[in-house]
Amino acid sequence: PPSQGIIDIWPVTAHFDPAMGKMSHKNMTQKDKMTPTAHFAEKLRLAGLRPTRQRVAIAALLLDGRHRHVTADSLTEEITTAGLHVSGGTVYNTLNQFTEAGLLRRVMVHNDYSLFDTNTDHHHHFYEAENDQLVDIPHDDVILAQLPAAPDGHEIKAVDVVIHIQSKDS
Amino acid sequence: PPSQGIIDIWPVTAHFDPAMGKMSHKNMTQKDKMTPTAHFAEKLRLAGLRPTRQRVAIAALLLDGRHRHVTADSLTEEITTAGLHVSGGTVYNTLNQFTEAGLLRRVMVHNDYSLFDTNTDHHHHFYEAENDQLVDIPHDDVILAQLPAAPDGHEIKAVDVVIHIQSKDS
DNA sequence: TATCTAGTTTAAAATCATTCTAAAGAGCCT
DNA sequence: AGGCTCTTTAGAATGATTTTAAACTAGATA
Repeated sequence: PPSQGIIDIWPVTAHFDPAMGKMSHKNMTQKDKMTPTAHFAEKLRLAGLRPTRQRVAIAALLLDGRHRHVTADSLTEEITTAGLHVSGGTVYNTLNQFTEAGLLRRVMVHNDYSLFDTNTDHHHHFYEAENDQLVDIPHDDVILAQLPAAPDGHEIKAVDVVIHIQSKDS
Repeated sequence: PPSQGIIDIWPVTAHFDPAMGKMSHKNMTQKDKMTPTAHFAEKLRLAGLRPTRQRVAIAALLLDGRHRHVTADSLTEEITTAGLHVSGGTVYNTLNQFTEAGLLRRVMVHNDYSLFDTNTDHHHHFYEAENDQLVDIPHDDVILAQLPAAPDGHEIKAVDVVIHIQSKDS
């Protein structure tokens, strides 16, 4: 019998180890033992991306439902930690392709390097420049009562709100 | 006697030629003939910046009250057009110092290069990625009905709203 | 299953905005 | 004018990202 719901709503809470191509957790139900590779491959196909080994591995790391912010660097680190290797160029390409495909969201807060958000739902951000810290703002906490009409011949594609904050004693 | 109000509310409407250090327009009133250098030098001093030749020249170009968006590159071009020369490093330094001093505002819409807004009033932007086009949104056209509280120990420093747009037929 | 081809990955070089450096220059106070 | 510190300068350095050309692979086809 499956253990106490540590792995309940796959793939959100289960942990997929891209190095071995299947779930790394013990005490898995039969269903959990199915390699999630197929799941991410399908996700990529739906997004119009050929599911290559490296794209699937990166998808497994980034698109498992956990919301966080990554950089090309931090992602490379994750990949290494997972016992894999993906060339720098491919990390950048993949990040861009995922973003283009709507699987990631690029967050604009500074010009030093690109930040990507694994949460593509509509939401906004707090940004603390001092520590280069980015924090999600829940969907409903910013209410735009009135938006301007887009200039002639244009339509609104997205509305980004960044609230810059600083520690009170600085 | 002064002519018909072409130059009325200096320095907003008059054009200062930083190359000659005074107004380039003819038909000036006596007051207009005063070199505006002193005006910008004072502005810089108030902002805590030593009014050097290059800072005054750049201030004369950027802080004359006309609202626009510039890049290090476009500013360098303007400087050249004005018959002046300021080293690349200084252009970057000045842009950063002016921003730090609140004389300019940095606008974050992409990671390719920095954009600066000569309008430091509270306002937001439309951004059309396709043509890298930035358009101001009048102050009142975006109303934030509700803002989230800043995280503990923090306070809100600024709220940036960028509305990404695209042409309807693309 | 073997073959083909377009799309991918790779390591390394190239790009490019921005920053840094060390030396020369310029505000500005006395 | 003298002096001290802050600036400017040209050029080198940095660092994220893109490009390159060659090696590889997913997926369709035979």
